[in-house]
Amino acid sequence: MFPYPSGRIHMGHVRNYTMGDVVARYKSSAGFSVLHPMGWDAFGMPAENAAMERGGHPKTWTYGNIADMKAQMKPLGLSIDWSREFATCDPEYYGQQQAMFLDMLASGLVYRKNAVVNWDPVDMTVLANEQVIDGKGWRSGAAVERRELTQWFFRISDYSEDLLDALDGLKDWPEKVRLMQANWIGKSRGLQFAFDTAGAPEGFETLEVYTTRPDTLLGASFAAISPDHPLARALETDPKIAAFVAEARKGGTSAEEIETAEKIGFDTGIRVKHPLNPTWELPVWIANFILMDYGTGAIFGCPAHDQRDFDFATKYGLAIKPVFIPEGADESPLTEAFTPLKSEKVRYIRGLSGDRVETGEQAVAEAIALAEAKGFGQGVTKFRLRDWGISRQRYWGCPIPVVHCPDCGVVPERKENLPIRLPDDVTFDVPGNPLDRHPTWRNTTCPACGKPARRETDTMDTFVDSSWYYARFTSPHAATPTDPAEADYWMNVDQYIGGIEHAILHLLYSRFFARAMNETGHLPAKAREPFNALFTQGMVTHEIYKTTDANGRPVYHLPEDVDHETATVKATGEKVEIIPSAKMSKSKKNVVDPMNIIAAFGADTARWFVMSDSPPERDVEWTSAGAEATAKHLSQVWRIADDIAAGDAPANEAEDKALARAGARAVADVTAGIEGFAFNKAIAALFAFTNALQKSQAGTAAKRDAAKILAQLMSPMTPHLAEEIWSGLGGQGLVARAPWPKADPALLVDDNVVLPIQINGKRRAEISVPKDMAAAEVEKIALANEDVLRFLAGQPVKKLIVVPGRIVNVVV
RNA sequence: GCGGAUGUGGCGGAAUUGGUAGACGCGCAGCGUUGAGGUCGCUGUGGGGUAACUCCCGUGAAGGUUCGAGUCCUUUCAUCCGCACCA
Repeated sequence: MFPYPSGRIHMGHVRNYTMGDVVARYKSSAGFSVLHPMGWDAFGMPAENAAMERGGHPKTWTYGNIADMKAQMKPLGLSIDWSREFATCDPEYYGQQQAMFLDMLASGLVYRKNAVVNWDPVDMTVLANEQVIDGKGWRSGAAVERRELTQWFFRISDYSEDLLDALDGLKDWPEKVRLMQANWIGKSRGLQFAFDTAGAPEGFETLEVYTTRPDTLLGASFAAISPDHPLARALETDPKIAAFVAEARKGGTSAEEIETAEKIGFDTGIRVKHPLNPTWELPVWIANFILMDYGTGAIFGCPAHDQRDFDFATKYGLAIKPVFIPEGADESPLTEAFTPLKSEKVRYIRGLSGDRVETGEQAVAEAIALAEAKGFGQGVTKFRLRDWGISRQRYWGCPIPVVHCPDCGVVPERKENLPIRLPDDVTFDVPGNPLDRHPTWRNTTCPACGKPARRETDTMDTFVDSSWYYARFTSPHAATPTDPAEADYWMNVDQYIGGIEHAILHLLYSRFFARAMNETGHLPAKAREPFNALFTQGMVTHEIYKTTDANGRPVYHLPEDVDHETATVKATGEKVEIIPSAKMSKSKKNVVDPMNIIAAFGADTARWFVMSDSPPERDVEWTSAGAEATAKHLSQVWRIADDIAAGDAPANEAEDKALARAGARAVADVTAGIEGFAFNKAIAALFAFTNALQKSQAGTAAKRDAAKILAQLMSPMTPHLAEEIWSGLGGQGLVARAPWPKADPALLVDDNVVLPIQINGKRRAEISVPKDMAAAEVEKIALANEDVLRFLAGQPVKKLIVVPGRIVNVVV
């Protein structure tokens, strides 16, 4: 586990860590060596924000938070190996990260290029996407601009094909995560070709465009380039174009913002010649919705079959000519773009191969073949995945270990100088990167020529920190990034548990990093794909209690401040509006502090509750009623065990056997539940077993055995209670060390099964038959059944379906 | 805008993956225990109908495939999450 040290644990943590702990304890009982560590993803903006808002140093804030959170985790009873604990802001850790950066630089996995950032012109600082709200800086309120900076990049896009293909091998990853990653990598087959231009500045005689829909080439009505396209730059000498480009660069860099912003364009006056008909000229526009990072930063617009192009063409009065129409329809004016799936058959009326009905896929392949035959373009495979920009203009991160020398240029630091430590004497009273304005830190000497030089003042994206921590856990204090023998012994991660929010970025970056670490000698080849099994857990949610103040603004109330019987605020008696459950968040005050739950009910109640009811991949709703019910159940278990410990009932053969069967069933169901990450089902099985035990008339000896099995089966979820019960019943040693129970298969099978009998698909009767009775025999009994005869009322049976051990269906 | 998911009683959810819909828990109701309340124990609890009966309806909505659909297919509605500088 590798949380961000915010300072307080919340129910989401409790649920996440309990899941990990249940698996760790179960696997350990089942005889495995388990590495179950905890560390801290400790760099990042919140520490700097805290320093800006409340003073103090990010380091003090972060290590203080780590100590607080650790203290809150301890009472949860997690079986964590704290000897492996580390934080990414420990120089020992980030120094090794710098060493890897240098190895990756030497292997050509790192390079520099320009990239666009959110720039706040008032605070003179780079903003994260989350700091851009409605296109404005969150502190200054100034309109944000897109601006270019030289930044460091990892060549993750070189691995696009590998990262995509290897997804197929990740059998124990959720299908949806693999699909999301595949879409993110975004492999596409398309046509790249060059338009000949007319009226363009020197050096722009052609304009390269990339399209995944070359079949719509005859529906082209314009060409468009990104405001960041070199041609747009070249045209900025025209003040009107410069003004437009400045306008188009307004707003943030996030895909959502770019794609939902109002589409604006500017006709450059330049024309391009259609590759299939040089006399047909298309205007070249600069448009704000074209991304420089994808394809060539230039497109041809086919408004009939792309909604963005359609909106753009409608706004600027450009032609909208359909290339294909639905099969069996006639051409008619479009009110929106017609964009069927490429696998769907449509009728091409302006296709490159004449009038015919075919799928988009076929037409695209033909178009590429045609372009290649005519020599104006070639088929190209492109990926949506961009290289990973890691430069951050911030203090609280891992310094990038390079030096800028006036003579030698960009020079890597020497490994013996690592770690390049962050200076402690920094202030946050002025915007911008404290490293950049530090009086001395950036002054150094060039590792190559020894002359004065200056340090890189950018730090690394915190995603870098979290891309290899799992490897570091195998040897947390090694003098190299990893210890090969330890990495080889422990890797891969058998079970990774995280939130679905990590489905794409973190997990993709980690997969890339493991490959890069393998290539630089820090991980064995088997760990190139580092996580064997992935589980994405849901959130913990809670109802929201809202009132409205005199100005009509919402006021939120903590659950403990609300009287739930009357739905009023305890202090004022005001009626609250109850808003359905949502993710627990401080701003909505729908939070339950795990510390309060532990104080009121104990850690086992918190652990049991977050594992019960909801399947772990789904959200779980925290309710006070549920927490109380859990506490009641656990004390009932305690009472039952206590009674049994004091009992002396004689053996009762039938009852003893029935209880043993219930125990075997519970062992099988709980084991299957934990193995299958269905903790809610494991808990349901434990409820059922507890009820059976409570009602059982078995002798004390049999009950004692059953209660010990109950303690063992509960121990991964409620370790404290389980130990108490175990020792009260005379169990040897710790229940945590006892080997996991096995179910006797003979006790799991019932001799008789109840078969429902359907008549025309509706259940009308049931019969009890021996488990392996032959189908012909079952048929006879079924057809002789009174209820069946009554319903058949003499009608002839048309068909009889017998599914052995399941169901009988009589069709009349 | 693009991508991913979810939808079953009053509530959280289960359904061996196409074979008895509602396991288990909460809540609610009745009874018992108690001076009373709580705890605890027992019983009941999808909706409708009926004196009663496996009588009818029912898994967001509409259609379809099948002996049989919560599960598969098509269309549709609603809600939630991610979108590359939050972690």
